[in-house]
Amino acid sequence: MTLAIYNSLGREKQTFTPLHPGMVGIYVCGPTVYGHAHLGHAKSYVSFDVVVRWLRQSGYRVKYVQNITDVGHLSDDADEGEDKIARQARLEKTDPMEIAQYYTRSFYEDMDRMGVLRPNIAPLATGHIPEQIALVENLVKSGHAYEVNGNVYFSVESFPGYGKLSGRTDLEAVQSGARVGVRSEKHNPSDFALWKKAEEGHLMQWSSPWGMGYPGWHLECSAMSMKYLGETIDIHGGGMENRFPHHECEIAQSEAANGKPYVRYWMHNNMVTVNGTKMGKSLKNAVNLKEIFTTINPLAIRFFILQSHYRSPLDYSDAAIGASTAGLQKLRETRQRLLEATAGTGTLDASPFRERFTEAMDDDFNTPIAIAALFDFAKALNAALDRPEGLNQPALAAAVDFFTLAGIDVLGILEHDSGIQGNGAADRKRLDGAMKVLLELRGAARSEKDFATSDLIRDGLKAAGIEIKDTREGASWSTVSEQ
RNA sequence: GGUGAAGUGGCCGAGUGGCUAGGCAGAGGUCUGCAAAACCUCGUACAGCGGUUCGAAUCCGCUCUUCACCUCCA
Repeated sequence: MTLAIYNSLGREKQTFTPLHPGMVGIYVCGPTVYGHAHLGHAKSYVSFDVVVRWLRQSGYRVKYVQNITDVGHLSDDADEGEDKIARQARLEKTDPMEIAQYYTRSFYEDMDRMGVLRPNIAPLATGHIPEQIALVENLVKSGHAYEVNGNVYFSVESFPGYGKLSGRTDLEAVQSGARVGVRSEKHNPSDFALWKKAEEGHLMQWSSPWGMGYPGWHLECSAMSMKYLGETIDIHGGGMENRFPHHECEIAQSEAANGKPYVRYWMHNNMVTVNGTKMGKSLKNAVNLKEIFTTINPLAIRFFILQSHYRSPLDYSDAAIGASTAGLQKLRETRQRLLEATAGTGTLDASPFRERFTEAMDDDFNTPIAIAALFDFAKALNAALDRPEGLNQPALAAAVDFFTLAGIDVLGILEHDSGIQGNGAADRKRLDGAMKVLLELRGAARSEKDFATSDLIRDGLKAAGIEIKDTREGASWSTVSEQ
């Protein structure tokens, strides 16, 4: 069983072999923190969360670096306009640092709710200005960059590999179709800024060999990945829209500076669309996660995302989310039933399902197929539990193992505690006791065919958010999960 | 104009040269006092037109349509 990853550089599935045996260094472009996270962020970070989880599950020691961009993006075009974070600060009548920190916390809050594990290192762009300046100095010294009026540009001509990731090797063509006007001080229209001179009143600026200024957008990822993961990293991930220019420029900077391959495997996740068009912060159709979470369980969003492949576009609609929520509920209930089952004599072999799950994950993280394997297993499991002989102890244990591996550890769509959330064990114990009494009363009423009373109990509990099911082994109860 | 991706049954969404994707919704059935849940059965879909092939939804060509990137964006 070998892991295959689709490498955007070369556009083919390749067998994964890390640079250092047993260890994987992965860098994923993090968010620019000037607004709340939306569904697009969710797709990207849930996808790479599963990538990291699967690598760990496969036995690798994974070092996962995901930056926070808290400086440097401009709002209008390539070289003009206001820094987005500074603009947001102006709108909210505060300063950039507060904006960046507020939305950083908001970002992690949303990711936490979707079960996205925190990266090992989450470096800030503003915390790595010296490293970025050093990289620029290196590039100037080696002739790959030049300074004009306090701005430093990367000379694309000096790096023959420019365009290998995006396929944009014809610089004339790139230029002629570009929507941005050309800045005359560049030697070549395709050259990109490494360091920018701070205009009058620019809020975030630092001193550098070229005067007061701030780093260009592409610089931070190169500088920080180099610092924490070395000159060559195993996997670099990010959204597809960043292939060009961002990732292309990262390659140019890093490889020109180090003379070594920058990234071994490039992974790009596809976009989320709403009614067929891309959702984005700059467009006004972004679906804010905090808003979604008021009506949809965060893990249902996670499940919805993982039901499609990370390289496929995902179209958001209420109907699709609803279908996913129902599907996830089914898996939850099956697992709950499994946990409550008592040992019988029947058997069920989980290994074929487990193998199918593993094969799917090893095939470029094919979560839709992995989920299908889990559903098929749930069906077989339910059928087995429906039989009078039930399942014996080893079969039950193997089933619990598989649910834990697939549903909790790797996909992260199920939780260890699928019962009452947020309450202490003592509360849970009290509720268990009370429910036991109620179920006994109802059972007594039913045996006397006093269905009015038994239905009164059932309906009343349902209104209170607790559902009773009469199974072969007697009545069971569960809380209705919040939708 | 250039660079890529894609069009699958009511909806979402995998996949592949011949062998069941899966989920949701729907129909019938089993079980049940009823219900819920669960289980069983039921859909013969791959944009259109040509071509290659014993055989294509899967390969090739053309056409149509959609999406993304070439400003910032996960």
